[in-house]
Amino acid sequence: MKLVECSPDRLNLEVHNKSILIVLGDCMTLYEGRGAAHSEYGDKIIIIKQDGSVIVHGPTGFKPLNWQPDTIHVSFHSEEGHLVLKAVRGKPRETLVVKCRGTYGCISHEPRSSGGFYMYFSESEIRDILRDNPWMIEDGVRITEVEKPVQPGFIDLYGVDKEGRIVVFEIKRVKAGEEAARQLYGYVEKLRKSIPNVRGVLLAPGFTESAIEFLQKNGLEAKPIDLKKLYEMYSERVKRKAGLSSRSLLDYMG
Amino acid sequence: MKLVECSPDRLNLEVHNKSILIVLGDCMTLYEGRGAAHSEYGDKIIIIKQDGSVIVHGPTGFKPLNWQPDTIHVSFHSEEGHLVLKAVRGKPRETLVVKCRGTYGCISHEPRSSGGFYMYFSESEIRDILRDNPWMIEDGVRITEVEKPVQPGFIDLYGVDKEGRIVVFEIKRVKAGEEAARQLYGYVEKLRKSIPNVRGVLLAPGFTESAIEFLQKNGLEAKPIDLKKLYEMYSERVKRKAGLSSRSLLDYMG
DNA sequence: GAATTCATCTGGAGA
DNA sequence: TCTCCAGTTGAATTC
Repeated sequence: MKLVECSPDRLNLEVHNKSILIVLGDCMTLYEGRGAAHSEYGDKIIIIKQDGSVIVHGPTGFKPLNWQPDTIHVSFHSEEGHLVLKAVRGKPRETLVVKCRGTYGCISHEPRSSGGFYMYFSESEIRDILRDNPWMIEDGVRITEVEKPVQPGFIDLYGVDKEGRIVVFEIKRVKAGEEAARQLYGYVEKLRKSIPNVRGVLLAPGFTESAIEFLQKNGLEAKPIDLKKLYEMYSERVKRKAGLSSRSLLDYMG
Repeated sequence: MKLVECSPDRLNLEVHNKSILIVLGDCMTLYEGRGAAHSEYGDKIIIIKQDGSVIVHGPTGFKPLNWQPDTIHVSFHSEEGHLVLKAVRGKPRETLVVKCRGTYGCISHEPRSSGGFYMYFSESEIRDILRDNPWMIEDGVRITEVEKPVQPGFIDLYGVDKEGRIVVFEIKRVKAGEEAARQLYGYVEKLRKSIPNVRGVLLAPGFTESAIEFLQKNGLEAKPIDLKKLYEMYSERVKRKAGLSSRSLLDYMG
């Protein structure tokens, strides 16, 4: 990591060399593309990564003020002695301009290693656990298809209950609202054209009142899933994959 | 902006002083909370802002690898001589730990000005244009309510057409899929309990095939909106508010 | 605090 | 490429 001169030429060189660049300055931003936005002069952190991603942060908040993910062009130039960054995206056509009234400093870093990233406890993992342990959903149900395509979308789990009725399961890893219920209804509706008597079951750790109402009104079911129990079942798998202790996850769940 | 020693004590001091802190290092991350994730050792950019927001970026990509928006606790300590950052969120309870095998440098900056941020061309702007110019939607329609609350949600525009029928308008600023159509249907369905003969119209710059099908099947309508025309109408207001030329926006739309 | 919806949503998978 | 959907979605707004 090194401090570099905050001049357009030097910064363009660093960008060209695929270094990570961080600029701290008193800047304003202009964005035009799918939307349009601008920010007034104020302290900003500008990050330009190897792949041309540009991110502009203000002094507070988790979200960037402006960004540009897939740039086809990133360059600095000078306007009236002030540093200006222009970042252009190709598709969709979008332009981000950052004008710096002053700069506090510029840092460049040649990245060495990236390292993998792994996410757990996604909806697809919950789906796989339930697929392998259908008794956790209800007694006697048999899962016959996973991610069954319908038009449009995918049915998370598809199976037959102990009385031989077809069941469609829609899984949510967070509390389910009416939108999730509508999604399930869409799938069930499509199947009912060809298969009468289809059951639709929404599986989630919780449900909003309006979700419950919608489900009842449309002859669908809500079944709460116990995330803690799911992970008790699968703590070994979680540990193996993540090298994480599953204990703290369980603490959170409880 | 100043380079600071990458020691836990020094970094804790900077965090305590509400400085913006940037750490570049060879780090791994662990996150546990609503989900769980980990990343292997590799180059990371850690940003800690005034308000305690923590953001961890890898060498590529627009999205952070890990983050923590509303921390109740952020602190550095040392483990076997290595710098470790722990950031805890209160509700929901989530923990992020970043371990640095090595550090490339630490930067601290006392922010001076934040600068206001304005955003336009959001869905609400489109809604306001159409409210003020209902002729752009259809001949003779009169808008009587904006953001009319229903249970659950809000009807973007609510009015009466030239034949006296109640119309519900749902606006999307991007191409509308079946989900948007279902959303509209939900509103219409609720109104039909008390008002028969309600029209439902989806306004968007485009529609997916399945959205069109759903609308037709349920007696609803799709009306394309011309973003370019909307901008023409609105350019004066935009100019006044933002001090931007609206020309380039129009170029993009065309 | 809970619920709902928008977002320059992003990113990924599948056809 | 389009379409659909998950996301540690976040953030604003409303009740």
